[in-house]
Amino acid sequence: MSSKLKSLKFLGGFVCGAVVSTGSCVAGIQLYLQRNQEPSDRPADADPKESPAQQVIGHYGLPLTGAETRYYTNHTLSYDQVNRTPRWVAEHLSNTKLRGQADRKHCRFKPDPTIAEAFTAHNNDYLGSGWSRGHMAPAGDNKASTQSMAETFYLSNIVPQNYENNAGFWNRLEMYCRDLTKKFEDVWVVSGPLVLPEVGENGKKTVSYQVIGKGNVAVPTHLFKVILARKGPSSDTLALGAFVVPNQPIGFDHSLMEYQVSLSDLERMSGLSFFPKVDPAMTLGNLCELDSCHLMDFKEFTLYLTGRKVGSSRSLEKLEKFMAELKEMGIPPDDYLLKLYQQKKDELAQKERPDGKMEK
DNA sequence: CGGCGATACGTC
DNA sequence: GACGTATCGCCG
Repeated sequence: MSSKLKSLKFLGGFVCGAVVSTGSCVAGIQLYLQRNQEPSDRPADADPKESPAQQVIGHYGLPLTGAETRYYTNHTLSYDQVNRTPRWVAEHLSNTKLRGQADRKHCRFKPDPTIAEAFTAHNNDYLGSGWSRGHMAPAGDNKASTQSMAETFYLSNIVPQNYENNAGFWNRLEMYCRDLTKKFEDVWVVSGPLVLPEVGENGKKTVSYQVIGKGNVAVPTHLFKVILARKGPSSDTLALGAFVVPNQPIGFDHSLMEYQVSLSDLERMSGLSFFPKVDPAMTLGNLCELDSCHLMDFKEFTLYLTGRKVGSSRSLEKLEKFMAELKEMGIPPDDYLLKLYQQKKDELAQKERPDGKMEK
């Protein structure tokens, strides 16, 4: 209640101040006009930005959207100051850039220090909201640099995302993008949130979306990802795929192709023009025809997750537990996992042996 | 890989 | 006591 009073009081003060200053403001504009009217030989078709009238309109500056392109070490984005999320995030992937030791365990989500306090999201907006903090430029694309990985944890790169979607389907989509660097030398990816209209029972189309936290961070109804892949610098063909994915759990019974859309359709939905500098003479092929667009299936994904868990096991007990869980699911370990398991087993055995007993 | 929360610690 | 940070264990 007190905060409401406070804001009303502030509003009243602001309006009052504007009224009393009007007189001097008009005088200022007239002086400005006089100064700029002298060289009146300006051509009629001059750049509107240069015309005296336009200069007056913008005398005290025009509204800023904060939508300008922001450059980080390994990603680039445009921020949405209303939704407190990115509008789009662009990145470039290559085989070499994906190798490295940077570890997300040393990173923390935090407000982007370059975004004004009034417009930034905070961790408290997300915590307890029922939505996870979903990367647009993934941390996993930045193994090569602790700096660039840390920057992906700025909330300017984050949108409220369904937990299962984030850890599941979207995660596998991100893995597919990384996998593309094995077949394509360069891969460009643009990702972002969407709020799409829905048709209600009355037949009317309505845009409706939740906002979370004190900052009213907008929860997107969908996420998009555009992938552009090139075999090499001299290729005359580019592979392009555009996808729109609902911000909800998506299981293994759905394929990536189900969510493919034409680039022009996505451009209409998002209000964005993607890759505007692509030479029109280039051949644009369908990524899902030139490549598989195959995401990991349940077995492949479970094997992968087990590999991650085995690799980070801190005790023989946990190590065995992870392998037992895999067996319980009826998934036999592949050669890679078996090798990793043996390696980890030896390492932990040596560690736990000297005392004959392990820490509790 | 993608996340979460509990706990402990230092700071003002 | 609030807050930012680091570490750990947990889950999909």
